[in-house]
Amino acid sequence: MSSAAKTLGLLAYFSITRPEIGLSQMCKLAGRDKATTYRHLQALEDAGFVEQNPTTKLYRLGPAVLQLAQTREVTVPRKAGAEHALMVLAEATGETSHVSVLSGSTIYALTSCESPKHSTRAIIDINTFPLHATASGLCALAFGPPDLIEYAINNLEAFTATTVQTPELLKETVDTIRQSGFAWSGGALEIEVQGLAAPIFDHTGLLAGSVSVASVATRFTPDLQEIIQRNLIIASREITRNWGGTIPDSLEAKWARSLSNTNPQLLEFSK
Amino acid sequence: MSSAAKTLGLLAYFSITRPEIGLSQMCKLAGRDKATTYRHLQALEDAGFVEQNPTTKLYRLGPAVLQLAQTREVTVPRKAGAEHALMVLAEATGETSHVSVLSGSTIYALTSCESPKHSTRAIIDINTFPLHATASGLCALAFGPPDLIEYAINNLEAFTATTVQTPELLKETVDTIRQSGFAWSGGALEIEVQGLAAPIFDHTGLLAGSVSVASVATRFTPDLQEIIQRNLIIASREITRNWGGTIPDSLEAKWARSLSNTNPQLLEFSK
DNA sequence: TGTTATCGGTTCATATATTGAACCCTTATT
DNA sequence: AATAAGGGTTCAATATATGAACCGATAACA
Repeated sequence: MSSAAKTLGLLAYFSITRPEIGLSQMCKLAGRDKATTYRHLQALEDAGFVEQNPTTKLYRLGPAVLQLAQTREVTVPRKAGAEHALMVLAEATGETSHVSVLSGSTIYALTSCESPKHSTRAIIDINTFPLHATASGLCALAFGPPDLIEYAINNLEAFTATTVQTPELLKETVDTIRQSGFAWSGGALEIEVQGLAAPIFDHTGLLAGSVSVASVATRFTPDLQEIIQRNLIIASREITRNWGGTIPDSLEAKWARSLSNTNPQLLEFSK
Repeated sequence: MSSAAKTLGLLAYFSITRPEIGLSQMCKLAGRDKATTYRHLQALEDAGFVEQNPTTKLYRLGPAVLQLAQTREVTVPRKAGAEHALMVLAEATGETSHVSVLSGSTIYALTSCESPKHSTRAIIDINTFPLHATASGLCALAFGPPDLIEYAINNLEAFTATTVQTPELLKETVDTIRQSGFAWSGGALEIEVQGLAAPIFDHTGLLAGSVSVASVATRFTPDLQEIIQRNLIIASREITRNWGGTIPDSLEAKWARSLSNTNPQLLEFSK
């Protein structure tokens, strides 16, 4: 592992629930020596990625990240192009909704929206979504680059008793998703949490990310599932358009087929 | 120089005007070997800080920076606390206004606001402000940590013919600023651009950043200067309050003295 | 008030990770 | 068909990262 990678890795320990970290705590978190960790933090500080709270000596994220984020969002305005659709999706389903982006072999959480409808909500407080254990991840496997599945097979971490554990079952699952046009994942990351996702495409015509809805097992009825699927289609279309892409006709056909047995004209109407 | 520092340094080459950079161009920009640069970019890509445009192979900033920025802004909500005051400042002066933050020995541009009043505007498209050649930088030297001036003296880069070049002149300039409560810099970074700045403080009681107005030489009359100064005071007070700090009484006194010869009651009124 | 533990920061010999010239492969240009 | 330019890779040479031990300050404690 390169020293640069280790240095960059330190940044991932900062979060909203843990916004400031001292040298000793960072050593424990990163599992590395104090001198090493100190030098890494120095490098980050020199570059403006962290700064020290002058009174407590604790480290926190620095101002440089704001500029990078600004540049990124101006260059690739993904977040802004997803927010409206995500709000509508959360509103229509009454469930927490997420948009994630695929970068390399990793699914990054981009933004999320909670619905106030229920007091029990599926809160996913992670930065990256495992490919094999989330609806968003499975969606990327089904509609994303073909080599992604190899990567996933080599990282089949077991989060719960129902997490997919064999390459065969993973491939089977992905095949089912390809046919239905929706990814489903139930209790594979956290027991009780049910996820449904649809792919998002950009101007390259390739998968750029996923939009998903996370619900809780106790209220995940067939009725709710259908509502979620219909609204995922709407959200996926809108975000895909905002990101400069188009939904492949073959996928639209799969969606139509998936929902045709219930109420086909609703689907057409929403197009 | 550590390899981590070199790696992090690559990120600074991305900007709104140069959002995507190929391997070769990055080598030229960074002045380093292709193999080295490639590995650095790989490390950044693994961490999600850059991603490759799949069609052109060009590198651009990745999604990880968005999450860091979100965490930073939740932790230290500087940007949100500056935006309103900045808009008012741009509106009142008819000039482009900036807020910058001091982190370590560097002044980072946080956010800016352009006024539509004039078609010629001072556009400052840089991420970090030189300490000795901008009003914001001089402001930090005058009201920030004492050791900053040593750092500035060792980095007296000459941008124009009028950039301060000697330690003596720099110290003299800083002294003047300390007495007036306002920093002024004319044509030191870019000829034609005139800047005026006031300090911002946070909850630690130390200087946290500067608020500044950039105008163009041709319309920088004494009248405009007074308008800018009055509105800088208002902006500095508001942002300082939002950042959890207070303006030192001694500074308020200096501001009052600086403007007393013209129209003292206006100052009191705006307090 | 003296003792101990914790924390941020520093040093230096050791050894490991970084470096860059040269190389390959593909694509675009002439 | 030859050439140039860009992305990506290899391997010996060596510059750079590492961590045990140490320092000084502060806070907890008896």
